[in-house]
Amino acid sequence: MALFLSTFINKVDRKGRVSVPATFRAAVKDQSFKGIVAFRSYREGAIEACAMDRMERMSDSVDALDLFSEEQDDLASTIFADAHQLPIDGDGRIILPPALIEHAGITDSAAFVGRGRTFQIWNPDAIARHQAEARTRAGRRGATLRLTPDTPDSGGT
Amino acid sequence: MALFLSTFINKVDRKGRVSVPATFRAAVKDQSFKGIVAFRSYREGAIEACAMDRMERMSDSVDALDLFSEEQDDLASTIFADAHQLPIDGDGRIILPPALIEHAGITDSAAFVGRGRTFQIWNPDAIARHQAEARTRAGRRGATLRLTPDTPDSGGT
DNA sequence: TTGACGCCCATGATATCCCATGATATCCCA
DNA sequence: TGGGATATCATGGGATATCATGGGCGTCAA
Repeated sequence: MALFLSTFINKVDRKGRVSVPATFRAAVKDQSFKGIVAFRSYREGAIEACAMDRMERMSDSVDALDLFSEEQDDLASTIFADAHQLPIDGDGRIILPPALIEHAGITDSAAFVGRGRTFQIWNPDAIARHQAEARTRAGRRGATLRLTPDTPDSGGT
Repeated sequence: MALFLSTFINKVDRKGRVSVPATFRAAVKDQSFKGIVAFRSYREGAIEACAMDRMERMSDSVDALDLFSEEQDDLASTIFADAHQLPIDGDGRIILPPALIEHAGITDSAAFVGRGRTFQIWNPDAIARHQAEARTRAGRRGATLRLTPDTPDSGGT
């Protein structure tokens, strides 16, 4: 699957619709579910989003835990119960549910922020502040990244 | 099979009927049994529910335990003996059996809570409390979930 | 007879589909 | 390489379908 890259700011119309950036749409167009899955970020006032295949992988990972255990229960409640399937309409738009709108403090426009295999949706003002802070932190800490081996299937579908 | 995602609160009418959320119905519509299977959660005041294929998988998993062991016996009686097959009517509704209604403390509305390959049905007030606690626990624990390798068949059934 | 249950239809709200428009970006050809 | 033609994209509005929900009526069994 293609990566979600770059940041796009799109308008939210009075019916609550927002255009998903064309490159993001292209990244999900050959999935079983032609849309995105969105849920509230645990750590920030943002909406986390990804394609359905990633949710299926998460489901399989949760299934690998003991059924009915507290850990399995907490993860399932926190992740899947809060996730929203947002179908993309014929014009490439989604409707953000009220719960997500409120969590992210979105009003008349939304920022789509690529994060590789996932992306986030922010209030445009909030993301500007957040990105500046993240850049500062990364720089001060001297953040580094070691690439994992380039196995044939590491890209995933 | 599609995943059960998000949380929906639907009314229970005076005949005891509840609409199953449309996306949940879509997730079971191409099963041999066009309905859901429900049983009492033994850890919580909730109703566990899933599609028939999942019950078959659970049956296989229980079979893998030692025959005639106490554990196998307990699981078999707790899950399978207590399971109800609930057919979905022409308008997408089910009728919750009294035993399940009572166990979950459901009165005039029911919360359908997605959990990936399964879902739960709760009293709306109870699930709100439970989710808040689960979120806190998951956050404190670090809400970590390591994705299992993306094998070709990981999408599973 | 009296509930319980299955099936059918009515309704309001909401979301989906379809079409139109202007702006930007892309392509093609000289 | 430049400039005009074309496609793509984000955005707006109106018509239509879907969904959740309520009620009616017939059937079957206790």
